[in-house]
Amino acid sequence: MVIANDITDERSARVGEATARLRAAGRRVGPTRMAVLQALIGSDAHPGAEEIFAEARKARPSLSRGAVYRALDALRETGGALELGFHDGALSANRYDGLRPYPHPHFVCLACGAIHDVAAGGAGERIAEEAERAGFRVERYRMDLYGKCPACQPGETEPERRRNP
Amino acid sequence: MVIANDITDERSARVGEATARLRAAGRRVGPTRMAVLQALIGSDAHPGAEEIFAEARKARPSLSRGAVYRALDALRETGGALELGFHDGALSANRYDGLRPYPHPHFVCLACGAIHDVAAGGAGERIAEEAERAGFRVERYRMDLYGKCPACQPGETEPERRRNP
DNA sequence: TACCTTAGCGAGAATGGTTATCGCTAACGA
DNA sequence: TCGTTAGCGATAACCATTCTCGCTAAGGTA
Repeated sequence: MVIANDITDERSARVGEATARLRAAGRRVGPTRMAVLQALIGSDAHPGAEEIFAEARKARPSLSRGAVYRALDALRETGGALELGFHDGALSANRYDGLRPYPHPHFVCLACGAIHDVAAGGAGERIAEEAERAGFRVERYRMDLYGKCPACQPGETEPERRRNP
Repeated sequence: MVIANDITDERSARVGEATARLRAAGRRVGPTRMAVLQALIGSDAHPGAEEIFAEARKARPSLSRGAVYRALDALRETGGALELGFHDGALSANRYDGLRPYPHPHFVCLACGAIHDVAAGGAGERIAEEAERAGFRVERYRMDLYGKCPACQPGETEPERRRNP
């Protein structure tokens, strides 16, 4: 897991963007939120609140869980982070995406729990159009695929140490 | 909300199908599960566990919450019900679909909380193919649209009593 | 730079949906 | 009809998240 002090240019640009958004919305940015933000953006694994808490605590040992949730809320509200609730089987807590804070499809590996970004291909937009035709006004959408990631397909048949049988 | 004793033919067929699946899997079907099943299938509103509990309790006052969750689990495991976790903003608990217990897109109204089925149009399959091409093995998918249902679009601009601002 | 206002903080309790535990009961095969 | 045991009701436990409260410090202002 990559962290604060060896953050890449792209990541630090994202940190700057997110803090700018916070300030533009009149929200304050202190060391606590910076620690949370860098822990979030320093990871490409779609981390959960607990992982972000553990990571950010390295930089700020006094950090509390509540502050993490408040910071993530503030980021979500200002468009600096995407919240992903996975409560239908595979995973049981929210995950966050600070690198691509806009709706895009995800692939969830049922074997190892990893979450990967998937190329959209405009499918979401197409189905949204269909719904609009039926009278619904679509503001955003959510698409998740479940299965096995390449790393968890050793042979063809044997099932892995699954999280959800 | 429609219930047990004035259930339509289609619904009672679904009840029969679900109980058959339970028995085929070696699970038992007593009055408790029947009450849960009929409460689930008697509703087209994608009810939550609490609503199912309240509804089924009318037919079986001694029913406990635990039994509802166990029955819903048994139904899900045998393919008699589809579990929908909506934990990313709009709703905060599982919902269940006993009428169409197979993956299909849903529209969630951010104003009134209603959940509607949406025509798929093969978009899910297309995006799944794209993921397969990238090496992922897709077993199932999930697609949810968020916005406003026709009933919650009075004028063009004024926002409703939203559940999530 | 010092001061002020108040958003945000840490600590810990509370919440709420869901799951686990346990002794008892009844579904269903023999 | 009987025996096995899955399922039941009741309740405690669980766990991610939210709330509360008194204190602190971010950032605007003088």
